[in-house]
Amino acid sequence: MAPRGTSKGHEHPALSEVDLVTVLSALAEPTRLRIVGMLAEFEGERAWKDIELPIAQSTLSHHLKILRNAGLVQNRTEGTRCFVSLRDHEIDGRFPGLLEAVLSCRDTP
Amino acid sequence: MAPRGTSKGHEHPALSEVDLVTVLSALAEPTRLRIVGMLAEFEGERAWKDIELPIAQSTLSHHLKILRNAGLVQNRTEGTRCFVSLRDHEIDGRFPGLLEAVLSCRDTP
DNA sequence: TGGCTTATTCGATGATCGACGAACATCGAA
DNA sequence: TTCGATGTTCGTCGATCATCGAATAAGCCA
Repeated sequence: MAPRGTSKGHEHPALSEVDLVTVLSALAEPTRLRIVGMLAEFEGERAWKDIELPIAQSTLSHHLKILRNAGLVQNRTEGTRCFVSLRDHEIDGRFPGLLEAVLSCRDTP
Repeated sequence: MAPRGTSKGHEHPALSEVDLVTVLSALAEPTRLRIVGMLAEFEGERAWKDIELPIAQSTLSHHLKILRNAGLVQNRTEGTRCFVSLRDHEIDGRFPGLLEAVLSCRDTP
């Protein structure tokens, strides 16, 4: 039997395996939309611990997992640290114009 | 002045009052996405009873209410019949490119 | 080796969601 | 006015979700 939590093992699905509803569900939550927007503004990697939101660490980890499973973000581990970035180019290949449209609509209240 | 509610009591929010997460949530469900896609292909009104889906009437009514509240569709009552149509132009004014992007991504499995 | 930091996973909780059938409301027709 | 057709609302059920704190795993450093 495999040892339970092989912890930092991040799963990054191929974009071809991700369907539209999964992506929309991932984006249809305020905190996650905020994270994606934050990463988009950053143009590159962002350190995990620099993602400052008024939620518990475990909750943030949970949201990042959902974003990962939707193919929206990817994680890179360096020692004990973790860096998160948007898979924007790949997403655009799979769902052309979608992420850009969502992000440009994000800040029109 | 008679505010929006028609005889059946349908609420159609002003698009300015609808926020992005609400729209994304409405679209992030297979049945509703299918309805929206169906209406988009139709280019016009569609009779309620012609929306043939493998769900109960009450469930369809529920989904249409969510789509209405998200500003995505509108209802028009004529006698006992009801016609549904997409508010695509208005949506595009509020969230430029969003609906088009979602719909064009819809059929790329 | 033993701490320290960092992120994930577990377990629990309360809220929300999609589904259904039944009851209700509305309108046209008999 | 009674009947039938058409949607909506209500009440409920099981599943999923967001959230938290605690426990766990994995790597660095003294």
